[in-house]
Amino acid sequence: MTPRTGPEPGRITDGPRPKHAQLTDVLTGLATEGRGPGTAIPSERELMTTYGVSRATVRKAIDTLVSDGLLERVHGKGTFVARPRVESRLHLASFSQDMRRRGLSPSTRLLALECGRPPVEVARALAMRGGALAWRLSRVRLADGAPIALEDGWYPRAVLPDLDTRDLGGSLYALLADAYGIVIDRGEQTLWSEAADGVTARRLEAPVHTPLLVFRRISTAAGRPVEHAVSRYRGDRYQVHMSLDRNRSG
Amino acid sequence: MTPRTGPEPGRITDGPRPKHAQLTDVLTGLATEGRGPGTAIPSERELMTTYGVSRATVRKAIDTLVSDGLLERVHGKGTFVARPRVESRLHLASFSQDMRRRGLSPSTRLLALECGRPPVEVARALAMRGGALAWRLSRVRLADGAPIALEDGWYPRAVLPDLDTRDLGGSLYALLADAYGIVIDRGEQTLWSEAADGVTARRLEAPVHTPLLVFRRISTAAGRPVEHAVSRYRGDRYQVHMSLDRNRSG
DNA sequence: GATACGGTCTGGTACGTACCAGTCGAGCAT
DNA sequence: ATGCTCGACTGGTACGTACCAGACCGTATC
Repeated sequence: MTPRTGPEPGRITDGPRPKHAQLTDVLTGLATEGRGPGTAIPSERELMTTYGVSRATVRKAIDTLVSDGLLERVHGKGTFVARPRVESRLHLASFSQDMRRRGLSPSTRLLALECGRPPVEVARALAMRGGALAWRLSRVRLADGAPIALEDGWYPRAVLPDLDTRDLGGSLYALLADAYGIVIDRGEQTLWSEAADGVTARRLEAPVHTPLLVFRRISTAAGRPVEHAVSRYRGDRYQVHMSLDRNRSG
Repeated sequence: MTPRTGPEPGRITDGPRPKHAQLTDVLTGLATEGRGPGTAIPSERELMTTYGVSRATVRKAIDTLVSDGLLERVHGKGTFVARPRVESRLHLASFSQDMRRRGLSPSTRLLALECGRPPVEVARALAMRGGALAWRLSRVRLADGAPIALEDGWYPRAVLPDLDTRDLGGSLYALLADAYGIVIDRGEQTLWSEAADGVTARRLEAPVHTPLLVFRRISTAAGRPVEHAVSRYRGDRYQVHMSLDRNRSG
């Protein structure tokens, strides 16, 4: 409909990626490039004819974005771009969800997945016996195609025997839960700031010495440590928002 | 509740309350009174015949509980009661408390206390009328004599009329509580990383371009904003540590 | 005994239809 | 001019169908 500068507004095709997921991306674009919070997106019936999908599919896509906090529905009026929520939720829950809430499209670039012997402090943090092997997973996380963070994690092979056969392009926590029944229920996180060295800077496509926000996280599931991860976020592209409450109502 | 003796598990009726919402309640009961996390609930097709609703309705109810973190789906296996979710909560501690807990001795170097007109974004954050005055407080915070952080804060003069007569060498939050009866009970905090400019570096006795951990915090007491503070911590000397616990009551 | 296969569970995706329920403006009735 | 009704939107609920994909297990095969 809109003869934008961009060639195609993104056709919804019948491929491996579900249609509702594709529509989610399209709608994220609409919501982001629109005139900001309060702007209405096309009605559900309009979207079904525009993109040639059923209303159920349209609603599923909108559901996702509503629960991510990007859109708001108003019965009888329409669906609108939501005002950004002031809410806690560090990046811990899900990188993808976090990015979408900010109106960005998340993706992942896999750098390495190897099996080896972790450094002693990692092995100790993961309560591994000396000599035991672990996966080293290295990924660049992107938003709208631009590198945001570099994540380096160690995962005991005894816990995740065939991690190398899995799809590591999405949320790792979701994979742990879905494929292994491992649900992270506790974490210890340390956060500091450092300057990017040459390798890190190159991977993040940033100048050397760019200030980074660094998280080191040790996650446990049912008392068993399963993850030792260090995430380096570009300080110029990433901010953490949090609500601090004295009482626990959140 | 519900003096149920046996099988009567809450009929789904065609009333003002949507069927999927009713099913949500029923499933919550099943999940809660079950044998705890990991327990499977009946399959979707089983639920549709049991309660006489369509699969779409069943899925809608389950969707709600999944996004609430009560249930988890596993493709090909079933739907299970989830373990409580990972949630973040960074509880706010004063600098003095924070340092003492690390076994360090906190101190303060007062740089400036002036009364003036705050920048517009600060005035807006503090819900001040245009032209109203506020205190600008600038301090270097030290641990064992070494500079750790530079704090720049704005405080409405209407709230703290005689701040300039007080002792600002210690914990400001303690002073607010003791002298003014103001207890900070809520805060919105944004955190990022940046490189130290010349002035900041000199005050922190650090090299220029030292990576900093920057917090911008707006604190409120009983709904009234009382503080807009920006704290710059030396990334090489300061780390934030947080525990991510399961906070869900379920 | 180990492996391969196929049936049958599970949830996941996608389509269609129908009708209910708020919102709002145009136009008629007062 | 005011008030009302009605129709045309909007999203909300609920039904049905069909097929795909992952997990599991018993059986047939090597």
